[in-house]
Amino acid sequence: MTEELSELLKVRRQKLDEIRAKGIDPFPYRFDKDQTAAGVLKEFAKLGEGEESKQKVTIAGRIMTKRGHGKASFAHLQDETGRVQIYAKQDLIGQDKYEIYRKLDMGDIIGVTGHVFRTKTKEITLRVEDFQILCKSLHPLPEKWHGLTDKELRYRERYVDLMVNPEVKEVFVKRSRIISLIRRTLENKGFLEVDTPILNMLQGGAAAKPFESYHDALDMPLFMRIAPELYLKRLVVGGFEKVFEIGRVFRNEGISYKHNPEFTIIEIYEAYADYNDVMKLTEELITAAAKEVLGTLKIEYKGEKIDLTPPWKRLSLVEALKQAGIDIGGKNEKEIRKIAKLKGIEGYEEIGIGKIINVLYDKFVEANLRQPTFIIDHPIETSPLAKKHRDKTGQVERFELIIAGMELANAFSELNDPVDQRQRFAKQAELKAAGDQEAESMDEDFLRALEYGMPPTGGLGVGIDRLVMLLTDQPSIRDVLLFPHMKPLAQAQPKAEEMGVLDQEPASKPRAS
RNA sequence: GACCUGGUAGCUCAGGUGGUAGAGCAUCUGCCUUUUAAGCAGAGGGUCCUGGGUUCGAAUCCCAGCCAGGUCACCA
Repeated sequence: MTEELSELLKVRRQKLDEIRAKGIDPFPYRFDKDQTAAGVLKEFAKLGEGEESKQKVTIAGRIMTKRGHGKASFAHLQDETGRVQIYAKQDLIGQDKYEIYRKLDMGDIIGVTGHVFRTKTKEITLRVEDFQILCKSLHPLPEKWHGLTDKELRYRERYVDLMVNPEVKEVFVKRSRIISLIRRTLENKGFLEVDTPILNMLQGGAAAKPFESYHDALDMPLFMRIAPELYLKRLVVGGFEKVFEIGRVFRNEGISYKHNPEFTIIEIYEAYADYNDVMKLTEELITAAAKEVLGTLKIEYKGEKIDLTPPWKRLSLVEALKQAGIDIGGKNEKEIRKIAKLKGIEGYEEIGIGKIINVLYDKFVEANLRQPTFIIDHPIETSPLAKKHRDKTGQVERFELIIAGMELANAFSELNDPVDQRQRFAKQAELKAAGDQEAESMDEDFLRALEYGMPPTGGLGVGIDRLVMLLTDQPSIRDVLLFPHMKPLAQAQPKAEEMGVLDQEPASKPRAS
């Protein structure tokens, strides 16, 4: 790479050498600043034109624009809080220093000290009386006017995206606040945050294909978790009555505007609660986040008005299908299969009736639900961890929360009958044997835990990324992930030698201490 | 996985009925001490995504592939 630099990169490296030749460290160790860009704008907002601050301030940041005028020049310095204009002239800092200043590039990080004044054009500006290079930038920034718009580049080089597109930073600040607020709300209600294993021996807690890994020393395969569910329920067995975990899960599936192979989930379990209680909790958590971050419950997503004012509609899956013109109420399996076939659902002959109902629902209901809706009471076949419905046979007490056609949450009255759970796992084992890669593993340890006894429990999982999409009006999950998954560019792929090291037998591998 | 669209200078883009590549910004040189897409004058910068094919000649046409975005499918 280093031998074939473009002209622009060469020029910057030459400047780096020149700076060093002058005895200046282009990468010094620390810097004391006493103000921020936003702070300067705020503190000196009252300065009149031509008026100057009594005190000096020191700020640091990245040079984002430059307008040279011979022996004086303007620039904008950007820090985490925003941008402020700076003005340097040779008279003030001396010829030697000004020569250095003049050669600074956009992208360089500097610290500046001086009084603040207001220019003819009324902009609050720091007059540079001294400055220091804090980091020489060797890579040119994108164009100042159009910026960085290429989506691929924005995702691959998120650091540049964050520098030049302030609204991107805003999304991630909001994301952090949403998560923080949910955490705080739960803690205030007496929930305990916990961490459970990410490397799992078994696949469980959701219908999804896992990523596989391998532990060399133990000589055993491991799965990256697809959900923390089964561990969290063990904790309820152990006596924690209100627990939650916010963490990453990994699902080996396709990528789309609402799917990334790794994503953040929050799972919450509350003993002595059922799914009706959990619906209320869901409303509470999401509306609290919306109020805090947006200040309103009437939001707009992709140009569509969505009203988050609770209570949200509760609609049974059967009823939702009926409203979509698919009436399966009181019908037997044969009749439902016939309806599915009429609706163009083909190739599911050998698949269970529950799955067929799910396909009908996915295809004809979910995408059309725009306002917040709890779809409740799902077929038992596709819900192996949910408790049988107290009234409806063949169904479980489960809900999915749909907003803007996206599933945001999934929850049940948790199955705590160990005998029933064993039967459900057995069914899953059959499916797995028949080639269903998403079926649950038979988890004997989890069954043993249930045999000790788990109180009646309501459980909830919320897709944090999708929630953030909704609350920040971002069209793709990639826009709420700092580093969304991308296929590697050819040059970014691991070198053959590196792969060779990884593939070696553990015995011959030098152990890091 | 299927289909559609795109990939040209560091960035944003134009061009292309086949004749060997352009703009703006950025960069470099000179001038310029209140500008803000600063200005003026000049200069440099390209595997036109990759590989094949057709052709006297391909950035352009054809085929295959890679990467991305979108739609659909799969999928919580």
